[in-house]
Amino acid sequence: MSESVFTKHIERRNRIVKNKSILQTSYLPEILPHRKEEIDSVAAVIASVFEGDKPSNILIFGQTGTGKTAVMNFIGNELKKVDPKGETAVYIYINCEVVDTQYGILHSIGNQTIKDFDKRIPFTGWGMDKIYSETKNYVDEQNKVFIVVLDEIDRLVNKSGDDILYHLLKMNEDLKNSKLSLVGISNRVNFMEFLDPRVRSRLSEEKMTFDPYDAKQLEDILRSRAELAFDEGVLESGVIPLCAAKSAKEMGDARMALNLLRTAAEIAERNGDNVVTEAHVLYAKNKIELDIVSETVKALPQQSKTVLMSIIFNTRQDNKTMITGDVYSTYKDLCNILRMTVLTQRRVTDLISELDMLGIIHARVRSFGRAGRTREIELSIPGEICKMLEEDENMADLKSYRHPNQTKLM
DNA sequence: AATCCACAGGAAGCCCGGGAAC
DNA sequence: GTTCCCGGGCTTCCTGTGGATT
Repeated sequence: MSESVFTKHIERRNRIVKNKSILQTSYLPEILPHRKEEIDSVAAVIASVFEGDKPSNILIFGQTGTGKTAVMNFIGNELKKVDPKGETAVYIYINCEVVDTQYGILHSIGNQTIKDFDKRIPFTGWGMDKIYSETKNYVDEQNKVFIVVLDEIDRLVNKSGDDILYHLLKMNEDLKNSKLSLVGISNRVNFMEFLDPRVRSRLSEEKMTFDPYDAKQLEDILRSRAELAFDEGVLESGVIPLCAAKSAKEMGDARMALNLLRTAAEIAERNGDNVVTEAHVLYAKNKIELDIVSETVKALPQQSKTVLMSIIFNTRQDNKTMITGDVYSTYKDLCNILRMTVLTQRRVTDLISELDMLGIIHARVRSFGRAGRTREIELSIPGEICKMLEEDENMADLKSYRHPNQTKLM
């Protein structure tokens, strides 16, 4: 490759991380540390496939980054090892965050296994009853056990009721030759409450809960990946324990731990350093948090941004805390400058609550006696984010805005 | 004890866009 | 195509409330 603007970056990039994909959360390692028992209990249920029985339906609970998806995909791989051609069992993985309609699910079940291109189900066009019966017939013809993993199953419940779950459970009864087992994965334990009782009991023939990893376990996970991803000596000795400790505090999220390690390495690379230090990790932690906040702020609807902007202006105006009335009057000013419709105070209080829920501001109701009962509001995002919001194209007209010392205009 | 401030936050209903059903 | 339905954003109207002040 000839010399180009990329050259020095490419050279640097290769220096620290040997294999970046290993640090991605989507990477499925050969062994899953500290998930032996979980794998075993899932395998025990699934094993009945090889005795010609239908495995019980399984529901798996656990917070994000506790290895639920990894365990199921691991099981999927193991199935393929035992039964490479899929003669007895068919493993189907569906992420309901991506595919969240009845049609989409049936479509996935059909098309993940139909080899014959001409017989594939079109991605749109068929009516519900047609796709249901076609899928059912296809599944039945195969004379196999279908293991359908529904990741993020809670996404299905609010969307279109629990119809799709009901249909899938019912399909199993309509099948003569094949069998259909469902494995639901959810990080919300309470999602069951919203289910039809009959669906609930049939879906949860087996229930499992994955506990969060503790710091020690996270360390092992990181170590096993780091061995593959880094050359020896690239990580300072404190790096992995630090990543683990930081993530253990956030509910033992392995996904986060990996993110932290990967980001730290990326930062080190970009700096041209040849070792990853604890300082890099701390920097990475900060960067990740900042990224999350800035994404949420960017994604805010215009009205909420304007409310937030009002809060920022009030913060600048010496008073660290403010009340709803202060925010609302500034908000009205800003709306006029930006030529936006002015929402009612009732609505704005709701927007303030939303900002509070997102952790962008901190608001608590307080009574000031005769001075009324209202919310006391405080900004809780770093200055960089405020700057970013000001740079927002829609906020351009506010450059000249001066907060009136007397807030009461009306 | 009564008053009263400055809202909080519930209830009902309007409007609008989008998707499903007819 | 039209109609129906649903959900989200929003308004209007409303009742409720903690505690300094009277």
